[in-house]
Amino acid sequence: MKKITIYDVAREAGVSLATVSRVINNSPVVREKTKQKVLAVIEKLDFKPNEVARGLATSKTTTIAILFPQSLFANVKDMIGGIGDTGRHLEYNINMFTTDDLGDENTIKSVVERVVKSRVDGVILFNNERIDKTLKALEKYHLPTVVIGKKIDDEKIGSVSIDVKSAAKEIVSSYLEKGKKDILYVHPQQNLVNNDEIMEGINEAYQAAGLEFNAENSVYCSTEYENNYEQFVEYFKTKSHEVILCGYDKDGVAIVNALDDMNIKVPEQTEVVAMFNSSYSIIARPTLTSLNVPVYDMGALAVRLLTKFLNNEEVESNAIIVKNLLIKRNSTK
Amino acid sequence: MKKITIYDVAREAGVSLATVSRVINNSPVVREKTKQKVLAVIEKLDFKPNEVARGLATSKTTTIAILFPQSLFANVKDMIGGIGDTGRHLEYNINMFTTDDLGDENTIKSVVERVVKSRVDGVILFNNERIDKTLKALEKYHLPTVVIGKKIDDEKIGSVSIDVKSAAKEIVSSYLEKGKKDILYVHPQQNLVNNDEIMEGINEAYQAAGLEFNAENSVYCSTEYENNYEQFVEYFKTKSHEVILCGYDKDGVAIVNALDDMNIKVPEQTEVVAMFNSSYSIIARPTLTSLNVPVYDMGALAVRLLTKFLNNEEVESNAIIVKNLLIKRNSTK
DNA sequence: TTGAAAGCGCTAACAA
DNA sequence: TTGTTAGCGCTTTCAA
Repeated sequence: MKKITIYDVAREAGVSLATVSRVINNSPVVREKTKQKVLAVIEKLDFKPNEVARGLATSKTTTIAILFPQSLFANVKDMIGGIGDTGRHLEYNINMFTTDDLGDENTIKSVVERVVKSRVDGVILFNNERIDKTLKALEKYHLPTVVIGKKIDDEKIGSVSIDVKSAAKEIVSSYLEKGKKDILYVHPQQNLVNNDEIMEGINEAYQAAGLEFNAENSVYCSTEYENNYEQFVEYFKTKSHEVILCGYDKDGVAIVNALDDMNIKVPEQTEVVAMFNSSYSIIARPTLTSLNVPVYDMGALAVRLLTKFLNNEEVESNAIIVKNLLIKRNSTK
Repeated sequence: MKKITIYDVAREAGVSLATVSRVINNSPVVREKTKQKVLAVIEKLDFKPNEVARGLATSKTTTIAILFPQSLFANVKDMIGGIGDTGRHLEYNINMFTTDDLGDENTIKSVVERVVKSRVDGVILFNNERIDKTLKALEKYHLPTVVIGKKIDDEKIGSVSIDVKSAAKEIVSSYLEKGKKDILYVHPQQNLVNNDEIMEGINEAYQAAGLEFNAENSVYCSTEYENNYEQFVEYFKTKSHEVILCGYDKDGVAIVNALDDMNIKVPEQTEVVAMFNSSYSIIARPTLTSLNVPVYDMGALAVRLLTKFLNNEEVESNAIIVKNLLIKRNSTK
């Protein structure tokens, strides 16, 4: 089957290819009658303009890349809904680039290389441990960039993030006020909610109360539920806390399940506050009090911001902070 | 910043652009010394070949599209790991096309249109209620196609699926043999495990035992945990079953949680068997006996099969059936 | 309002 | 082993 090109349409419609080009690009100059004639031929021949050729001619691909390490996918997925919808509505294609998790610098270099070769118009990154290196590797190609999950202070780079520092500070402060000072923080493996900022918030809350956060009250966990569950069953054999704050609600499920097995009552003996408020929070027994993060919106906003960069539209701020909200459920009093 | 092109490299290296082209395409004919000289210049100028131009020249984009309705994302995500990794290793880009969930035929037409315009080399579809319409809309463009989640009997279309019919038949038969005849089947909203095939398997198992499956013992559920949970709490007020089989383990969690609230003991009074064996199965209390589906592999195999089509490599079969395995946990005796 | 023609950055005969 | 040249299918001046 021969592919229909703009020439075929031009010949069939008895006009020049420039006119066909104008029609498919909605140019206002073409006479209505000509336009209808051309459109009829396009319909008849089922002509689909070749975006590759257009891309070469215009130096634009109307494609944006999303870029993340494979291991982050479980968290990134929540944003993809918003990215997909918004991309579609604004008529951008979405190109997914993932990096291996072996994760030496080489993979960053190679994925950046693939992104550059593909000539996408812009890129969306997700915060992770190697975000700075990735930004650095991308820098010289002057690709419009938006980062999700971390506030970036650079007028050339956009970002969509949550003020987890304030959120963490508020949560911790409210417990300190109630006299609950033994708070454990469980670091998530992923970094879409920025770990460092959470730690800052916790520290500030303690300082504001004239106390100091005990570094031992901060533990790390893995991305695997099973590992975490076992880790916490072991942990609770010897330790207990009044309050546990965790960065990702899937980890929170491991925590409440482990607490249950150790016969520590939630929320009576230990209160658990999670973040992210995904479906894991409502599946858990008891259901988890959880910081809601508007994941869909973050994806949508990132695409919107990026396309504003691409169209040189004015932006109010290139560091968007989205609202979060603590949703109380049964894992806290 | 001016973009470096193949001309710049050619001039700087003192060769023709054809030679540069040969070098970047690893042509064996170019003399080693020339090759090194060119590579040095490429490195020096940080030249990244424009894939758009190459795509236009070769009529190939080395890009494959993945195509699914937004609502299916929660299920598709499990396959994307394998797709991303395999695509990267085989040097294909992955373009993600989603359809709106409003879902009239128009959205199928428009997404197919976007796929065709983008000139991807091939497409991977995920089984859903409108898969047949989508395949039909795609047909005339002769795009190499692989479907995940449903066996397709068409020599032009590849597929990667699970034999859920046999799996369901086996599970149900084993309960019937034990004298447990009151089995409820909960239809998942998603169709990656093919609902129709599961029903066939169930019916065959009953027939083989000289019985008939009661159509009332088949209920539907939604994609939302909360809806399902409420639906089953209500359901179990008046009904109970010896065994519940459900198509997706997230729904299984809603079921065991609802059973727990209604004081129906699992597995003593009711046994629950789920499918998909995602992390929801191990998070549930009790943990769910679940049919493991090799989701990562399905994604990987789909890409591999598709690239074989693209390279005219020989394929053993274009309808790949992957193995499944029932993993016993605490929701069954 | 339309057409002619150059150009986007490559690949792939074909010739040398 | 290398170079010349004609496309690939569009967009976009410029001229008419």
